[in-house]
Amino acid sequence: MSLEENLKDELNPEQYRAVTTVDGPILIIAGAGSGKTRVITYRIAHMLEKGIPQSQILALTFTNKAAKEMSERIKGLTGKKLQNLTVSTFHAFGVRILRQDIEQLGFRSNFSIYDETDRSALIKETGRELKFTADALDVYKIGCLFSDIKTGRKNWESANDMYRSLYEGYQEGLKLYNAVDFDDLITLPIRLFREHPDVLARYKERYRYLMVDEFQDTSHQQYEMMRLLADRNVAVVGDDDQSIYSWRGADYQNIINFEKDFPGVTEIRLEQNYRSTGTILAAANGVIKHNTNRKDKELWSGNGSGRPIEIYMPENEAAEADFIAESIQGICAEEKRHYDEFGVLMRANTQSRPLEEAFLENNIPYTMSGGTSFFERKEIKDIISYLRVIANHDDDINLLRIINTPRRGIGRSTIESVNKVAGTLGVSLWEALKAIIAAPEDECPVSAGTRADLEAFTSLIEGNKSMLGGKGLSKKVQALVDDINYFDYLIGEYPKSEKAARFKYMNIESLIKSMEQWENNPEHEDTSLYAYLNRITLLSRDDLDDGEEDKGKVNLMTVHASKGLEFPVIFIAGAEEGLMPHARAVEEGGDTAVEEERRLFYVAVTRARDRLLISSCQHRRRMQATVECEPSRFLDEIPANLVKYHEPSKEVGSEDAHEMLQNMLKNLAHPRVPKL
DNA sequence: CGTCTCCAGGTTTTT
DNA sequence: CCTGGAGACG
Repeated sequence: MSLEENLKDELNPEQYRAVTTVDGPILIIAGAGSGKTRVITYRIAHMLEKGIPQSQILALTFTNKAAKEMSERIKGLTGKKLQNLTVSTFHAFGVRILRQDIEQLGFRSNFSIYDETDRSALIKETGRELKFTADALDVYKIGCLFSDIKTGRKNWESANDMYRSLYEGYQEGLKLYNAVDFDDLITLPIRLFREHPDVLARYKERYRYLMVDEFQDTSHQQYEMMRLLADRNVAVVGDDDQSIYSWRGADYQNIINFEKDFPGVTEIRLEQNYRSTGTILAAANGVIKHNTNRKDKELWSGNGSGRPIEIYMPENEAAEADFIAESIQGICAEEKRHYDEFGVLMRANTQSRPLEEAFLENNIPYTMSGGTSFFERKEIKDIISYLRVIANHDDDINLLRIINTPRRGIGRSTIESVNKVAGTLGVSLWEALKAIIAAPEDECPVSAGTRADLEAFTSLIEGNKSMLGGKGLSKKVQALVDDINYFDYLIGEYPKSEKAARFKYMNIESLIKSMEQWENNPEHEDTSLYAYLNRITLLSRDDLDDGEEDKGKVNLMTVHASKGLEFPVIFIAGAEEGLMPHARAVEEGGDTAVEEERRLFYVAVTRARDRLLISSCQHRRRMQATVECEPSRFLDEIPANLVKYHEPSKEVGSEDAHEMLQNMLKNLAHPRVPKL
């Protein structure tokens, strides 16, 4: 077979060993740009060639994007249909397990999955019932606390005990509404495996070969899930220098645990970088070596040294955006590059606005990945909430969202009385609604008119039952959207801007369009509403469109979202103290946080193949005020001989750069010019 | 009792 | 800018 013959030619010796070591535990430390994805995909292809059945292989990733890319590349490599190969995110895999076996934990298999918005709503709801005061109810913080508790990062001894009852109420709510949150997608399968060894045995029986990508970003829970499933044929691939998710529970100490838990690990290091110029690599190495707690390694490259790294110091974020847009135009013309060869990276989503404006102004097509997830947009959530309630009537949180959206005369006090009934009967709101509707006139807690409104609502939901039975989902959803007059509702909601309303309606149309594509894809056998809902809660916007649309466009994204990607030209926007490293992170996490921020910067730098341009604004709008900014400390960590500094207008040679920077710093420390 | 209007506040990163 | 909440109004 040609693939086998080619392996030795296509791979360096370490890569070859990583690909062909199929039995036993193996730890692959893969530096940035060392051909990690290549190794993983070749490894799976090689296993398939060797006759290992698809169904025995389980590859776990962190993002849907990575999962999708991986299976596509394997498909391309083998030319096979991969119907039985499991390439999935940890969370999606959790959903799969729960869909099968959650009944053993007392949930029903049509459970809803609550995202952050739903979680906040449930916390708020529970808090109100338990009479928490408004200022004790910081739902964002409490949500984080609950997540820490649930995943074992905190316990009640060390945490604020006053939220304990709230947590219990929250958990009861989930159970009553037949819903699970994101953390449950990992912790419930673990519980299932522990409490029901027969279930675990079934999965172990099936999956004989495990592979985990981005291993440095596994949380303890995810590691535990992997450990339970794995026998000995488990390959993990990671790079401690690219661990950037500790705030989400990732702990690259798992690399050390792995060596302990799986005796006889083969360790392979991939340190040859195929991606970047020598200059870019030297810069990356220079930065990352300031971290104390890391496996010592140095990437090297056979590529030429390339152009110096350019650092610009624009006046403010608008100037920065103009500079980036104009540079893109310039480089496109000069070097005959296409727009899709550019990546513009930022620390926070809030930085995107001026950049997007500049791109629009300069007629530069762009795509932005990440950002508020498509499925978190209000209008999308509304429609999805309908679908959720149709699939799972007991989902109170989603029911509350839509019961009066669009307005149908069911206001606060009506909901309060329904809630009361639900409380006394110990049932979900839906059951309470049914009880109220069925109650005899004199025992009914609401007026006859209100009761009619409630009944109209329940029959609307029940009237869409046919959605459950596969076939033609998108058409039915379109009919529902028409039926509830959602467009008119939007027009009414945004009286000042019909454009906004139309934009939102467009989003709904693209939702329905994507639904149609999904159900017409022959690879998707189960096109029921359940299947659809289980899938989409875990998706973000970039998973929606099919890649074709992104051709020829500049890629705007957060550094986090850029992990695993590469672009010939990279811009890093906002390399300032307070943003990189982010002030909030430093505040909360101290030195460890700075190290993580440094890794983040390292990830950003190593995305670049040929050219790297970094900008650091002198001023930036934060909230209402304009504040002075200092250049990021990470810029000083790049060896000075690799860098060419630019002032807003005139260029300077690298000899003068250091002195100039010092002067700038001095000026920033003692500004002579009053703020505008 | 429901709806409308105005006002304040604001998320670093994602499944 | 946009969302969500509080309070006034019909």
